[in-house]
Amino acid sequence: MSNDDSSFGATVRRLRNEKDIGLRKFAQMVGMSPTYLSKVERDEFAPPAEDKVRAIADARGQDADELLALAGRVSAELADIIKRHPREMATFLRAANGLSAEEMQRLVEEARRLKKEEGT
Amino acid sequence: MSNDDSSFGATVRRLRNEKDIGLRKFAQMVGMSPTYLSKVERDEFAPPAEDKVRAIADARGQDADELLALAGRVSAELADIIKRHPREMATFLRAANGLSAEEMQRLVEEARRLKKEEGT
DNA sequence: TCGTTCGTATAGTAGACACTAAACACTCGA
DNA sequence: TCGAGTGTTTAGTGTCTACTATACGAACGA
Repeated sequence: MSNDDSSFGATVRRLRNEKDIGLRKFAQMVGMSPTYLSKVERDEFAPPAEDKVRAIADARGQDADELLALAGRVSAELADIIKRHPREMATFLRAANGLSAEEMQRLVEEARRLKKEEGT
Repeated sequence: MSNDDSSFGATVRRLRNEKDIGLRKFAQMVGMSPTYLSKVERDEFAPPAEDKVRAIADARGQDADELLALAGRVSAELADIIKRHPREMATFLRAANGLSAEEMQRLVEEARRLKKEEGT
């Protein structure tokens, strides 16, 4: 679960190779040294900081939250949302843990509905 | 918002003084040096690591998630939940951001209801 | 006034985090 | 065969995190 092809490094390498971008070029695109990127891609170094992970996701049109999760991180933006309502969000996350994507989708819609009602 | 009486440090000091516990004793209770605790309480040092924050919350019967939030942290447990379903949770958190405690409570109940149905 | 307890100031540290530069070995087209 | 490109190895570095030990000055009780 760390050196196979679903690891962060392997994923980045696959993403990069899909478009035949060289290591040096991609490193420049995302703002890091080729050396570092090489090590990161082989999981020899831990995943980089949030901004680099985002840059990688952006460069390849991937979902940033997902790539961040693979990097073992939670975006600062989401952390901030939780910090604003820690008890409520903590309770919710524990309650929602394990629900399927469809069920989560229902809750998202419910949340949006509640929010819209506020503007009434 | 950092040196007033709602800061992490000031909160810990208040919590400690409420029961007239000395700095040295409390430091020992939560497993840190008195020196460090003193600085933390005056916000001269940043809040400690998650386990210490939890120890403080436990020692004074406070909500750990809330104290962690005040410490600018999100518990590793919650981060893990998000990492398991990053897209869904990220979407939800953004959608739910700004809802009131009551509205969040409704979503928690909905989540619990959905989960119960699964066992059917 | 001595001993104890209080909080504080000073000065440091081990270890992790997030990287970088330079040099290297290999391959491949011209 | 050479030079231009590929990825990799070696050997670091500066900054931050999360603390600690020792020593200090003030107050208080016996």
